[in-house]
Amino acid sequence: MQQTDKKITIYEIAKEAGVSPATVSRVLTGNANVKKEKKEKVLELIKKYNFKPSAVARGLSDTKSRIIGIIVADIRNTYYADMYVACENAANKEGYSVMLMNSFGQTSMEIRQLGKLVQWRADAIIQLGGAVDSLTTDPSYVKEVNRLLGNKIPLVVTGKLDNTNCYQVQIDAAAAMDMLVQHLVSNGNKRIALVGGRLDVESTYIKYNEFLKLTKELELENSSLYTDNFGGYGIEEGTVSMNELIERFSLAGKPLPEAVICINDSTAAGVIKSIRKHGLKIPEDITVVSYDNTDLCEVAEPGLTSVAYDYEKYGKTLVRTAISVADGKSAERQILIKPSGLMVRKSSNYKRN
Amino acid sequence: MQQTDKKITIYEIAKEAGVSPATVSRVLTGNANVKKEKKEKVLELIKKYNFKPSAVARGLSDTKSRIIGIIVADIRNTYYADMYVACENAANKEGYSVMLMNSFGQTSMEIRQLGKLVQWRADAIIQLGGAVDSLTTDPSYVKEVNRLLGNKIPLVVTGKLDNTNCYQVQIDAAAAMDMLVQHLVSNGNKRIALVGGRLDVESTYIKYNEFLKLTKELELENSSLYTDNFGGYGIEEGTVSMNELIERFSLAGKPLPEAVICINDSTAAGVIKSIRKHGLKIPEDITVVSYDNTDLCEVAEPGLTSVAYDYEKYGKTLVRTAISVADGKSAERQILIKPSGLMVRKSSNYKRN
DNA sequence: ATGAAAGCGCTAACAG
DNA sequence: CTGTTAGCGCTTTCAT
Repeated sequence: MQQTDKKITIYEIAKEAGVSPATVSRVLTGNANVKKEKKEKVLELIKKYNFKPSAVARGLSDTKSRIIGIIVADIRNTYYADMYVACENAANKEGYSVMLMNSFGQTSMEIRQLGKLVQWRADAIIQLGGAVDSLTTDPSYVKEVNRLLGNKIPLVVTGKLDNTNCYQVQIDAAAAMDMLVQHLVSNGNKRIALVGGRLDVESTYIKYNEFLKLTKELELENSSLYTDNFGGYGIEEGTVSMNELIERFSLAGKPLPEAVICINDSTAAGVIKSIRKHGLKIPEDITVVSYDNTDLCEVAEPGLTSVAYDYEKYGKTLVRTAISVADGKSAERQILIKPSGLMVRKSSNYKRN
Repeated sequence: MQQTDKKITIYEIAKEAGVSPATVSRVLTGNANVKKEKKEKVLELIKKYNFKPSAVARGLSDTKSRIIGIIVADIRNTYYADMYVACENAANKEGYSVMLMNSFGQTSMEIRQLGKLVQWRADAIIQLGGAVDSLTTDPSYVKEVNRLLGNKIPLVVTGKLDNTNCYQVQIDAAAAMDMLVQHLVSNGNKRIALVGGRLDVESTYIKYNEFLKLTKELELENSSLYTDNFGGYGIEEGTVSMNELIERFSLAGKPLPEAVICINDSTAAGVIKSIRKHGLKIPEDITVVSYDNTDLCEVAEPGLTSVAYDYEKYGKTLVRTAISVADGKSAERQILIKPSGLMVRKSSNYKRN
């Protein structure tokens, strides 16, 4: 099995096919017609040599890298992993490659990753979480984004970034809250608490306001009593917040909430632990629901009711927006994605009186 | 704020600095000395224009892309996400960018992703899971790997791939099994079952054999009775396997196992569900342990004891191997990584008589 | 230490 | 329909 290590390029293919490099390029890109006969000859040689045209060279020559950069807060978080996969699939389908970079929620990292993506001449950048989640945009980040990206590279975010010309594709957090509250109320829950999250995160802030609005409209009991149980987005933080809530109400001799809306599934997992540790039953004593419908919902005991999103659609929208703008076409500045539904599991499967 | 949209390259920098493009390149790469004065001038202009040299052009010119391709079975699986993050960090530290691609366990996808990575002229490819997990290598995949990668692009895998010149960095599955069995035995468990996984997966096969060897050595009761509870690697499959095991033993009037070793955390989560549904207590009636120490361990109720790995070290080893080979240096063909320890949680925190 | 020039592999006018 | 030619932006000899 002789294996000539001669580097094979379109020139080699062209020479052996008896055509010009340009013709080989034409059959590669499909951007122009080539006589069937020659085309077949070229294709045959490409197969024979397992020739794969260099995306690097192509990127240099046509000044489009066909790379979409994705900056994510942390891919180990199932929520982001789901979104990333949806984006990767959508991008591949459009002929783009994706370059993923984690920022671990640090602005300095986000900036560095942005820089690397600029070096790769990404055609567009999608940012999932991190600085773009903030209610109040970090000015130092904005500065870097404008400096690095300018009007050259479009940025699509899942949150917001004031004073930049980014595009936004967001989940309709208010609608998601509506679904949850409606579900709980239809099950007879009147005392509902909101647990977890931070108010400096935009999506949390939106959920919070929607919660206040709804509970007031529906005249639920003392709803404002149940809305200062913030903390964070992790399991441990869910446990801590819920512990505090239970103790606070117990000390005050007030009735515990009948239902708890958790800011996400991780927090809910922690909340569930706390509730069980206090000897209370889910969903009978306290009903629990949350957001994101990640795989934690199936692991939790009991199974966790959670708002589900259509990640595939979300990813597709993100990518389509990115590509449109990169191609100089227009795109909507802000798109709101409605949750796809509520996955009802045992944690909320209980009708109160 | 005037923003000339003139594309800025090393030529622009060179012109304005009054030096040649080569000199700018030299300060960029640091591959040669440049008089301090000129160097500073160049650096100043780079900062002034936020100039980021094109990695694409660089990749073309020096024929090293500084890209490491990573093919992963499914990034939504926390286990892989942990490994990926470790690899990304290690690669970044070495000045490489990473290109992640999911294969979803389909060989056809793996081949396609391999092809894309070849087009990007990745300097090396790391494959996490998928076809390289198989005990019996898929010949059609081997053929493609050899065709596409040949001796040009080094491949580093977490499993094996016969008849290719890949490098292997694996977790020492046997050692991990030792830790688990030893822990269980020291807690007085004698009837131990192995649940989940498939024997055509190499790591599972290794665990299985080690399990048989150990239980025989330790003269545990009828150990072979407890070793045919395979199925898969998911939650649902864990539940099904455990349900079957319990029914089988109940029907036969035989005592249930005192401890269950699950093939991974997801399976364990399903096993736990099954055990609870049967009204049995964990760890008192049945002790449960598993592998990987992912975040599911904290979510599960009770907390799940699991073998932990040092992902950071794993990723570093994977990346170092990849880069070494890519640079034409030698590297060990096979490296075994020892688990870093056992995270003992409540699911196994019980001494039997 | 530094400039000139060639070349990396491909695409895209521009002719014909 | 197809060949020729000029880049794309950088690195790297090779001289000087």
